Parts: sequence; C-alpha cells; structure tokens
Amino acid sequence: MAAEQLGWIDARKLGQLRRPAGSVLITEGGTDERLYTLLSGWAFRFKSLPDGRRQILNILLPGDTMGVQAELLSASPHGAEALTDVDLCAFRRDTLLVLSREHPELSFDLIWLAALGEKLTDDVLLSVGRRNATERVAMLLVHLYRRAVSAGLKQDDSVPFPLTQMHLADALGLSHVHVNRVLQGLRKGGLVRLSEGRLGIGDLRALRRVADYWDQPPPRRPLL
Amino acid sequence: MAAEQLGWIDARKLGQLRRPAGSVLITEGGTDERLYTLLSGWAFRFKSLPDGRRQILNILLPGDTMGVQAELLSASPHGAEALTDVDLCAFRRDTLLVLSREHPELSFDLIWLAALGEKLTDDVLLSVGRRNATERVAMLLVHLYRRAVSAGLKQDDSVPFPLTQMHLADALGLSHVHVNRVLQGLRKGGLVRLSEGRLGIGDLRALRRVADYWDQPPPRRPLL
DNA sequence: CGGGCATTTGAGCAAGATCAAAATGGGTGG
DNA sequence: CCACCCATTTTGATCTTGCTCAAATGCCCG
Repeated sequence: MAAEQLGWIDARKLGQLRRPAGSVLITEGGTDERLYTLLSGWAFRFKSLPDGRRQILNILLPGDTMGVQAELLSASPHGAEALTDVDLCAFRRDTLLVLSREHPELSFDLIWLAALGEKLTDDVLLSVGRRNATERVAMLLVHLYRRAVSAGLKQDDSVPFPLTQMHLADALGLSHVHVNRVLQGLRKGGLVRLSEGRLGIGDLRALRRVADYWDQPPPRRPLL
Repeated sequence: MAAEQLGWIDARKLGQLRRPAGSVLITEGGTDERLYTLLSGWAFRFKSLPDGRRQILNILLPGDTMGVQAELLSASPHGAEALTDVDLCAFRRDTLLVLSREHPELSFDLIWLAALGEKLTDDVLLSVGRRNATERVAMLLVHLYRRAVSAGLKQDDSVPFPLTQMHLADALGLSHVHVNRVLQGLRKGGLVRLSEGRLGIGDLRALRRVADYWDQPPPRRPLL
C-alpha cells in the first residue's frame, strides 16, 4: 500500500485503545459505535436473544476489523467483547464512506473483505446447522488453530486459547456440559491437547476427518 | 442513480437469462461463476457436506444479487439454485473490480450491500444456533412473509411460497419430518396458513412472540 | 393409469439438554 | 503463606427434543 494511502488512513485514526479482557467493545443494538481494527488480543462478535441465549458469530484475531455493520446500519446488529486484553485502533464513524470517496482504489479491498466475512459466517452456519457436536467442536478447533498459527501465535507446537468451554458452546450452538464431554472424547483419542489456555493439535489429519473439513472440497450433491 | 451510471452498468450486462425452477444457478465450488441479479422468481444459496447434508444459507428474492463471493474468491464457496422459474441479469466476471475503479461513487453501496448480507446470515446463525424448532420455523416464516410483502408479492392476504418442507428443514437445520410436525402445530394454533404454494399469516403478533423476533424492518437498500 | 414428489403419520431411539453438585484452580486480600 | 472466593471444569442422573426409519396418503402430470 502506498505511503499516501497509509498517511490518509492514519489521519482517520481516532486513537489507539487498550481494553481489558472481558470488556464490551461494541454494545449490541448500540447506535454510537466506531470502527475498530484489532491490533493484538482476541475478541468475539455475538448476538443474543431477549431471554439471554447467546450465539457467538465469529472469533476475532489480530488484524480483523469490527464495527463495519455498526457503521453502515443505523444500530449495531451485534455486540463484541474482548476475550483477552486487547489493543484496538479506532477510526472515525464515517471512515468507510469517506474512504470510498477519497480513495476509491481501496474500496475494492473493502468489498473483498466484506465478502470474506460473509463466507466465514456461511461456514459457521453450515457447521451449526448440519454437523453433529463432535464434528462442530473438531471443526472449530482446527479452524482456530489454523488462524492462530497464521497469525504467528504458535509456540512450542501450541497456540494460545483464551476461550472457555462456555464460549465454545455459544459459538457452536451446544450446551457447555456437552462441549465438555465432547472435548474429553477428543482428548482421550489424542486428537487435541487443550489445557491451561493453550491448544495443541495431536492429529490434524484425524481431526479434519472427524470434522469432515477439507478446504478445497468439491462437495457435489448426487443428482438429487 | 444518474443516467450515466445506469448506462455504464448496462454496458457491463452480459445478458438476461431465464432459468426453470430447480436449475443450478451457481455450482458449489465452481470456478467460472458470474455475478447475477435476480429479476424475478425465487432462489436460494446453500453449502453442503461431502455426505450430502445441506444447509440453505439464504433465500433470494427479486432484487437480490448472487455470486459476489464467487467473483471475489477463486472458487464459489456456495451453490445457488432456482426455486421457481427465474429471470436473471448476468454481469461480466470482473464487474465489481472495474466498477470500483470507474465508478467509485457506487462502491460504497456495494460495501453497504455486503454488510447487509452478512447481517442476514448472522441473523440466521442466531436462529439455527440458539432457537428451538418452533421458534425457528416461526421466525423464518415471518421473515419471508415480510420480505415477500415488501417485494410486492402479496395478493389476497397471502404471498407465494415456493419452498418445500425439505427446503425449510435445510434452511433451519432440522429434519423435514420435524418441520412438518411443527408446521401442523402452527396451523392448528391458527398462526399461519400454508398450503398450495402460498403463505398467509394468521396472527402476526403471536407468531413474532413465538419467534422472539423483534427487529425493525431492514433499511432501504441502494443500487438496483 | 402409473410414477415421482411432497406431505403426513407412527413408533422407537438417541443426541444432546437440563439440573444439580462436586472438584479444580487460580487470584486476592489478610 | 494461607484462607477464601469465584469462575471454570467435571461428573452423574434424568429427561426431552428432535432424529431415524418406515410406510401410507395425496397429488400433479404425462
């Protein structure tokens, strides 16, 4: 990216924030939310029902942005919360609009980014709608492991893993008790190591087989 | 939208197609997919697992676009199929890229559109992950009824409804047998009328209460 | 009339939820 | 260093929702 573009983006930056683990980054339904980039730490987006049931939509790692929907729609359709201490880069509310005007050459990247975001939640929807509990857990662990590795977080064959079993449950549409049992099964099978806030994969191939998760799958449905 | 913009868009149009109900509009995993706008009829986007389980991601009504992800990512991460006979407007593969360059003033609308699309699947994810069967069915029926009405499809207090119970099941992460039973319950309660390809709502308020679904109508969309 | 779908019904079953309680394990303040 | 607190994980028991399997019914269309 050219220096000029970086300079422009920098000018739109409202500031850099640090927030402790567990803090609310975006309030669900809030109308005055900003656009953020996650610089360090983990966070997640979620929606909830009036009676408290909650669905985690997405886990956010460094480099991810949040608040695009909040900026474009009138109220934020989801909330976001920090899983660890996080560093955020905050932008002005109208950044997207102004950027699309003043730096059209970047707006294509934003469209691309938005499409990628939708692909991600499409994938999750497939899991939650059609995979069983073991498949879902395996799937999510492989997915997060992969992303954490490519975010450069791997150390000693494992990556940090700040999610509680409750978070896993809310992300997968399961009860936390059941998540616990599934996890024990995977551990016993030597497929994963998950303790003290770190995740290691014992047998990636087997885990992917469990999850039915292959990245370039040519899944073709038999001719009905 | 200015005449110049419309003219430009028109120039990118490859042609207008008619496809019969049940035909494949986008093949899952396909690499040579186009960008389409649905002019008339109903369709849906879906993903499937190697063993044939299928998740419907989204129902498409006239005015909706499909293939954005297919155009931006290297292979289409989802398929799309026609529910009724459809008319499509097809665009060149690189339309988005070129548009963002030549008509930057429109690219913001695309970002906006993409954000709306993600909000939609986020909503579905909440349903599938955290609502029970009755709530899910009620929710989806209200949602589709609303959209069909605002697409001007209402006649005689009901809207066309081309989905089979199998489609509902695949959209909601349920078995079609169970969908059938839930539907009977809603009918018995006088909440919905659903037969012969048409859907009517008996008691909207009650249905929304069942679905725990309170959400103001989606904002007006730009472009097309 | 007959073949293919879609819908419906019934029976049995199982995955996963719920409820309750015990064990673990830091973190904090005394 | 210890005692205590609170969140998280684990275990056990029971129950329910929704699935599976199977078959019947109805329906559209050639």
